[in-house]
Amino acid sequence: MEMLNQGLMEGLSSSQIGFYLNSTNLNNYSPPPLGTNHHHHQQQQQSDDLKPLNHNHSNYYLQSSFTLDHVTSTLTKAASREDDYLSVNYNLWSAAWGEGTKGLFQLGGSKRSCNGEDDYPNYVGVSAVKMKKIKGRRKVREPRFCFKTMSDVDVLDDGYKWRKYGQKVVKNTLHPRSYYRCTQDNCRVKKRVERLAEDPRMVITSYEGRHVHSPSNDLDESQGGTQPQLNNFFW
DNA sequence: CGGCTTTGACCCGCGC
DNA sequence: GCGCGGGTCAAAGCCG
Repeated sequence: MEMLNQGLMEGLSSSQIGFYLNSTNLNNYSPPPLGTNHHHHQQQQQSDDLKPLNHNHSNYYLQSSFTLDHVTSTLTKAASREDDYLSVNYNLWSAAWGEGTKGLFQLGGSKRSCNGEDDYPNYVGVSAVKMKKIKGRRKVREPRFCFKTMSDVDVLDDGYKWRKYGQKVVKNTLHPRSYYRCTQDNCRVKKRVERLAEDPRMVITSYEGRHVHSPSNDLDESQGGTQPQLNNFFW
């Protein structure tokens, strides 16, 4: 559980991370309590983690301390719900503030506002879950989300093993985009890594799909006949 | 030799 | 229909 935070959130403490969500078109989304399906996790808060910040603007924020897998599992559910019920595109942005940082970050669309002193110190943002409905047909799309991290390394350690299967230059960008697939057979999760054009210090990591297994840490604890932990890390 | 990356080709959806 | 942009394939290369 710790390695993720090491890889993704340098400068942030692993458990004390606050999020501020601003969803652009996420009008009717009422996220499930984060503690719902987390049997293994002890003492989750029930519904205080994610609640509307502003009903009119459909902003959501996550408060109190939680780890990234809380956020990502929530985003996964959100993505599924959007695909199943609403079928609208939406952007879901969030950002984290590190310790010692006063202001909240707020991301909406392309413009960014921040009432903190300086821009993203120890920035970690979760952003843009876009589910597209395919032409009338109710096609089940794999849940997707991505997040930004300020990082020197492109490929962040998320506990899973990936094999690169492609690289593309994206238009109007200096940096290429890399395509990865989960190496576990029967697992079709894909991952894209690229650098933000406007700010190459930021790495954008996108995930698509749901792992059917636990992270392939050597000697993980998932033995004992339990089902794969879907709320682990990202999926 | 096995697993992974590299890299041009191929493919496909979309806008004009 | 055509071309462009982006996603994937797969052969070849790299490395332990």
